[in-house]
Amino acid sequence: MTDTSTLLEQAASAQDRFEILFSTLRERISTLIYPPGTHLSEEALANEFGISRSPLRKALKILEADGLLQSQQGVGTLVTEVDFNELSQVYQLRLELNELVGKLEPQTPDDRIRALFASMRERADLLLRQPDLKAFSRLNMDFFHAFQTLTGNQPLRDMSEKLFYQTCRIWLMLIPESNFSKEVKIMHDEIISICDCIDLGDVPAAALIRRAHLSMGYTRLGAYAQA
Amino acid sequence: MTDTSTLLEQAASAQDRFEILFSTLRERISTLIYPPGTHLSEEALANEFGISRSPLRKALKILEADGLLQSQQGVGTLVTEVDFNELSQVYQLRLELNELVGKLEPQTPDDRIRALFASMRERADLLLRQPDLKAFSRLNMDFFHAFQTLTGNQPLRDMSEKLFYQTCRIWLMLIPESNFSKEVKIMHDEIISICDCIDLGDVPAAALIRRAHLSMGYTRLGAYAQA
DNA sequence: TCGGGAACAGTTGTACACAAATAGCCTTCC
DNA sequence: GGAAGGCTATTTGTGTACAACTGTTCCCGA
Repeated sequence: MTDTSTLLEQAASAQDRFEILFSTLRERISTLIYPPGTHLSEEALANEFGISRSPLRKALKILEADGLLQSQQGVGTLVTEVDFNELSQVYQLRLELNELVGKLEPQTPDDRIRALFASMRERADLLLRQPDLKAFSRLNMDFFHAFQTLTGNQPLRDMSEKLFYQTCRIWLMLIPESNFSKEVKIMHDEIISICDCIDLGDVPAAALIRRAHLSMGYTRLGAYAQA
Repeated sequence: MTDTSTLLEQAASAQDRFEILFSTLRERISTLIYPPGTHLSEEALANEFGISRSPLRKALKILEADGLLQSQQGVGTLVTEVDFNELSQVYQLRLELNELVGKLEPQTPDDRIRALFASMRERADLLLRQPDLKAFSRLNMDFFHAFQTLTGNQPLRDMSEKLFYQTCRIWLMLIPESNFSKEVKIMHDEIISICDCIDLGDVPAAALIRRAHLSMGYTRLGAYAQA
């Protein structure tokens, strides 16, 4: 029995239960609790969550469609491998989509958005003082979601989210331990810069900065991948 | 027993069967064989295809994730409604993605691509001489897929395809019969123009023309929607 | 000793029975 | 007459047993 299984019991509708399953598994994959190549057993997972294979399989099928899993009859369900060269296409597209956040229905920051980014700034400061891999990964995800709220274009948000979860694992895999504190500083600077844009109410500027940092991040990733 | 059910029997692997189911249902939805609001019964479909509900439900779940269906326990599985105002966000994004086809890994047209577009040109000419709604719809889809081959960026192709199938139904619903032959001429001109670009080997130009026609099409759609 | 083949263990895919939930209808009571 | 509540038919969601498939291992024969 895990936390997730109790959540599942409380969930009201089937759709809620699906969301819990899906996001739980996706988080485990993207935080490398399930590293690439991991063999996931449907039966074992169903037992852990206290449900049958049927609802679980729905979540697994969507994760497969999103490129995070790969199932084959007789073999099993495997977490997909991440290869820098294959993911470069995803990165190229993410660069462009991030710029579109500032072009397609940019949202004028209201109090809720400002508060959201203020909390991001606090967490970035905290991470800088106490570097931690798990907190780094979590902030990376949460800041992504915060940034997504800056566009009102829902399809753009959906597409960006899928692409994000296809690429975010690679950071945790490729960053050398010796460079971790340097990467923390870089992420901190990016978040501070973008929060400043939000404070000014300039979303397109935030999008450009985000794109620039993504581009630089991609370049650094390439160097890490070669090493 | 339908054509699809015999195809399913011949299919070698489970994945092949899934693909057949998925594309069959998607085509029925996007060609308005199943108009928006249609009640799809899992049991009826399973009987028609000669399979059980289990494999069918996988295909339905993916179609739901793609925004073409909506399922609710106790109610049923409904084909989603299409609303011009809601789809305008999708169209805005499609405009940008089409331009990216010319920017991200544009493929130098080889013999296979040239032959593909040559056949498109022939079909456009044929359609102009014999206007037909079904042929119009089919050519619209096939030309979309042909255009997608012009970029080597696979994630871009996947995203564009999903967005395309979210919007292509609306044409068949909104074009007034009195304007059908005019729309046929416009599509013919677009295909000819883009084929000329391909003959010259200029993919970015083809992408710009495609984007321009998408934009004009969106404007005309808006007029049709108001009427 | 090496090679091939068959049996086996383990996995996902499929079929089917039942549970849960909803909408519409009907009854009943105010 | 109207409204509220329950009943029922129909639908999707879930659990479970079995089929199909794959990789491995072990045994037998050359």
